[in-house]
Amino acid sequence: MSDLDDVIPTGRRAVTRQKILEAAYALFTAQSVNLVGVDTISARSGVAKMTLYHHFQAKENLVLAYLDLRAKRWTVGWLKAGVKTRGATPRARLLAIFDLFHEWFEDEGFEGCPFLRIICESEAGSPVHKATAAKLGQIESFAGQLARGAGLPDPNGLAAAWMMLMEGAIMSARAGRKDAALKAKEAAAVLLAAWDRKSAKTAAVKTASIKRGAKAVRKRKPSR
Amino acid sequence: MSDLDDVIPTGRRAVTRQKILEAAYALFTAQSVNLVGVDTISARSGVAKMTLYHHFQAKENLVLAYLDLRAKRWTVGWLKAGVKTRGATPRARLLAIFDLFHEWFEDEGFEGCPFLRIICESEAGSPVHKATAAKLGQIESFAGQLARGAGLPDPNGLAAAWMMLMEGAIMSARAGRKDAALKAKEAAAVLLAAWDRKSAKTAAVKTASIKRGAKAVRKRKPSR
DNA sequence: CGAATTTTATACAGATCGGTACAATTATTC
DNA sequence: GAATAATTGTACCGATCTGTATAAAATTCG
Repeated sequence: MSDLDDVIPTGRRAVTRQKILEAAYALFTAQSVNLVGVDTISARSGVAKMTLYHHFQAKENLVLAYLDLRAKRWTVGWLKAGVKTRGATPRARLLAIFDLFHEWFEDEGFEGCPFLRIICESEAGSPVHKATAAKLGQIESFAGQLARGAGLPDPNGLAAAWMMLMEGAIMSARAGRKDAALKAKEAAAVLLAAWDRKSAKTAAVKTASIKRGAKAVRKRKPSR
Repeated sequence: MSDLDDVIPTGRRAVTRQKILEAAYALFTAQSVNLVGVDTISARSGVAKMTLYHHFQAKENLVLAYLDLRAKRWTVGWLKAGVKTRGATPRARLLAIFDLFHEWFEDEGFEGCPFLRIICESEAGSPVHKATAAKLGQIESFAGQLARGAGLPDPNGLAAAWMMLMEGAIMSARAGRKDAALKAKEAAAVLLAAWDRKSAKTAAVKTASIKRGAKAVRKRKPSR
């Protein structure tokens, strides 16, 4: 037994920790992080509350561990893997994201995206907020890889747009639109077909014109 | 004095009610509805808590009143009005939405969109959730009017896509992307230019193919 | 077996939440 | 000025929250 025996967690301590994390995963995925109490996690996991605080010193650490697990299971194990089996080319895989979303939204247990929920309800500069933003960035990077693999111009720009369509589809679905993924895929298909006729230079010019226009017309600060 | 004298609120009661609502507006706009307590609203408004409960029997009613006021001020007084002054044609106005968003996101007090926050954190079938979804639908209808005014095909489809880009831009900005509105406008411009070459029939065909594809490849239910 | 580690139950601290009881005070209105 | 309506302060209820103190019980392992 070397000093690295904890890399493969088979001990009692690791099992207990996993039970806590599994309960937190189910609860945090279904409900708001702020609405799930530590006592609920303790009860659901069958692990005493004291033990829970022995493993995670504060609830925040449990949330951070949840974010890692969610990214591993959802982003990698579900989104990336699912897209790979549904599309042969990077282009097809970009569009297949919305097929996966459609099934996700139709799931009876769909309660929106935990990442977006946490982005909404956590304080702007907090560790949880930063960690969640990083998980979202990981998803956008994935879209960027596909765009680059498809040989598209300005792949980062397309990834940003794709990300917004994904986020918007999730929010619309959460707001009750059952066809959000279908509508998003339609728009995504149109956007993708047109993106080829877009050069990186065009993007820069457009950005500049936006900035000039915004500054020129500004009159007064409205109510936000 | 007729029995309709309360349509123009000048009485003491109406003034008090407005003070409460103004405090709630500022607080609910800046922070989460669940994190703002009734005591805080009472303190900020300078109105006793008992009086607050005389006007609004429960906090939920105050939230519902806030949603109406927010829609009146933000959707109508800021978004619709701002877009009108910045664009002469419906097409220009559609794109001008993202210019407004850019200024919004740059505002120091930007804390995301209250509508989206409430959609995230309220229960799916609750009155607050439904009312908020209706306010979002109002915004989408506005985009649909512009699309129809621009003579675009499938204006409702474009409105849905536009709404998702708007929602996604807000979420991305909240997650830290300062250029979210610029990236959204780039994508929106590309999408808009390509939307002309899209017929309503194409949309129906694409939707059907999505449904077939999703059902055919389905293997197992993943972790949501 | 015996010792170290881990988990357990209970009870509680301190804070915040939405909502209410009560009695007194203030302002309006005829 | 008197009757009515509206607002006030304070204290409280019961429930919830994160986190802890304590000491016993269960498990692992040399």
